[in-house]
Amino acid sequence: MPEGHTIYRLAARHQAMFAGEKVLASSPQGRFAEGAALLSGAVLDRTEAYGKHLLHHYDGGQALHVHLGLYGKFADGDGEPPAPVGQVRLRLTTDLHWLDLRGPTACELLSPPEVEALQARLGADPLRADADPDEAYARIRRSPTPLFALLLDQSIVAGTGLIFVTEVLFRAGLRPTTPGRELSPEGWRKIWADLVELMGTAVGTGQIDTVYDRHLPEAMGRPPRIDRHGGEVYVYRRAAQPCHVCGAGILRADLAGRNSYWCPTCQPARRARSRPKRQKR
DNA sequence: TCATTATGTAAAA
DNA sequence: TTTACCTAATGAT
Repeated sequence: MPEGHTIYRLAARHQAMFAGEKVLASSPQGRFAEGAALLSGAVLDRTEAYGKHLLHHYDGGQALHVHLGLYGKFADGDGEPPAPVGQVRLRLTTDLHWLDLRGPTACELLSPPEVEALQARLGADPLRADADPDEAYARIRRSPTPLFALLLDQSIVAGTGLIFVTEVLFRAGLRPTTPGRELSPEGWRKIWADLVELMGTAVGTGQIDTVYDRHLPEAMGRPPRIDRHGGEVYVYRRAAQPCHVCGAGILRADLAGRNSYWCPTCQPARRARSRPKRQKR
């Protein structure tokens, strides 16, 4: 259940395990039997993460493309692999290491043009040096769609998931429903810089931490949060709990088919306007 | 032991 | 906008 930083860590891990090695591939579950047969015996050149997509580039030009989706998972180890338990879509082995993949949304072999097409449909990835945040902002600023949905749209920003988007909107003081066209250039600069920083840190630590030092449990005298993803956050999955900054109850609502969370005080509905409310009727 | 939930996406309607 | 995907962890019973 990954956001972009998880895929970057997997890419680095798989590269360390298998790069330069001849890899044996199989599909104990059977659903990737054909692809595994084609792949088996190839030498891994390098791995790459692009957004939430993982690529293994093999000699001969073919690439293994994996997208974990909501519940895909990798497991790995040294030496002899264990007998497959459950639905193992793909198993890779060398003399030294083994790797199992379960439950992915995508596990397929791609030709070089197909890899290009994949990358062409992805937006700016905050973890990549070749990202173009200006292009992303050009899409955002002309859209009436809520920022929450725009920042989750992988064709605009790649690698962002629910936690990063939810938290970055809190840090920017913007409600998730704010239309893209209301995002100022300064607002976008703040959001992009936050994504680069927070996602970069998460690649190093393996968890998502979004809370400024001054609001950490030690600084505030509150108990630390133990959550599945392991990090300290402001609003993600904190519905009805007090805001770390102002104490107001965190709110939750369905938005674009996902759970969105925000603080009613720290993320005001909109800028205070001098224009009086229009009277109906 | 069963039901629900989950850091996601694509296809169907 | 809704449904399906199809795994594992968590929470309820």
